[in-house]
Amino acid sequence: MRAIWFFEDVNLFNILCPHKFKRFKADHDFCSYRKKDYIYFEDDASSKVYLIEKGRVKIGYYSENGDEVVKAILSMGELFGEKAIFGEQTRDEFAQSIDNNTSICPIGVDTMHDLMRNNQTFSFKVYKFIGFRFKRLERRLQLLLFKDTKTRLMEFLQELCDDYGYDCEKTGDHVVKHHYTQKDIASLIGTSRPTLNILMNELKEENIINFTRKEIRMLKKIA
Amino acid sequence: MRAIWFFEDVNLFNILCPHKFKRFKADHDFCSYRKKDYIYFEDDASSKVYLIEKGRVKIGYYSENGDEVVKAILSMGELFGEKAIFGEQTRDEFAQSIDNNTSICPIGVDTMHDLMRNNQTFSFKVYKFIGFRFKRLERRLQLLLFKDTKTRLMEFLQELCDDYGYDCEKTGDHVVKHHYTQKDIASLIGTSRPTLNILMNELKEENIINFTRKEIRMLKKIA
DNA sequence: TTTCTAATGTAAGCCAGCTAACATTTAAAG
DNA sequence: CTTTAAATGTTAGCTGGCTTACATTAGAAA
Repeated sequence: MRAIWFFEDVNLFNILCPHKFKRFKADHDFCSYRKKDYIYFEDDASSKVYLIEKGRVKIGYYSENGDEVVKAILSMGELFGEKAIFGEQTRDEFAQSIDNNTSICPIGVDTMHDLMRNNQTFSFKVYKFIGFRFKRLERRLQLLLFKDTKTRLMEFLQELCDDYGYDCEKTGDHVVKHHYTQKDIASLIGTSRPTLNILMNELKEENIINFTRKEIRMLKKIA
Repeated sequence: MRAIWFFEDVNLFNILCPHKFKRFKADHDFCSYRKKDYIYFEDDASSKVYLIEKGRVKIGYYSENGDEVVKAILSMGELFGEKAIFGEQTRDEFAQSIDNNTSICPIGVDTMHDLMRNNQTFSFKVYKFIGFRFKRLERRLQLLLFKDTKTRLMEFLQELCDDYGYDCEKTGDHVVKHHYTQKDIASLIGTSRPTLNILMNELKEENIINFTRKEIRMLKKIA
């Protein structure tokens, strides 16, 4: 089950990009990025939102001591830079392509606001999208407040699988191919990399998951 | 400096409530609540947003082991229940009056959506408000991820003062009268109550703050 | 005013998870 | 194919902050 909610419920990409809006079509265009190209930096003006047509985009920022902190790695059909809609002046994060053939559809905030005002269906989908991001943030906060590291890791893996995973036909395992390093995951769930590594290998020992650098498997329980 | 951003920038109350909208005025009304009355519970339908005309409202939820967890205590001019705008179906929190004469202006989501569609100024203010809540949530998450408990406490106190505090004329101290217990504050910043208490008293020892149950003072440094 | 409950103050003992440091493996790039 | 940097694996030792338990105090209610 590919449970990316965008596809189920609020596929902004399909609405925005197949030129459904005549007015929008005129200046509608895709941008291409190669690996490591930045779509925007911290402190850039927040004047657009972006839809990923193809490829992957890393969203992150730099901590006080200069470490890169990954907030998310997004792929086809996903939207980012949405804080621009909400009156953000400058970016508080960067967005960087991590594939060599990333294609992105930029939409100016003004356009976005026009679309939202003139099309109720569209605005509701945007609202729903925002609600979703909001709830996810709240959930992450609550995990951090009340759950221990191992629980947080399990939740993270589950969510990753639900959002991007597929069922392996041979084994029935839930599998995700991803681009997160253990360092990324550690900072996302609020732990240190060594601790994360130990927990990952514990879960492997316990036959709950299996993993390589690129792939995580939630094992089907035969019990 | 009363830095409640609502007053500076996005005073939704003044826009919504003094009947600026004829269409809205017709079914516009206030609701009264006494101490401990609930405005809504968890699992209620999310069909309205609420503006506080007078009094204070506690927003919170119950943790798995049944403890009450306070998310915020809001007062005059502030808005809550805003997730209804974003397609939330049922509440994931409760809202409870903590004063005996709380007056609240409820606004149906449909009304809200209409207003947003038909009035650009209004919709921009709502957007900005949401952006603000979003950023605050992100900031809280980052503090939790990267800062130790004492730093988080300092940030919390600073924010509380900035939002609700005033300058004491006699001493130049920054003062807040508030309704949070130490237990509330502890769970807001992600620590245990005993730890919080010790830190508060440390800060007092260090002449950084002074406090009673109802009031916190950020002391003016004479150094 | 007195009573009583919730909030605050304090201490002892423990441990999850941190830091620091190093070894090993993978896969990207030449 | 070889080189090399980045990612992953692993250990030892330490500590911030937790839990539990109890004492004290403030302020709401009677």
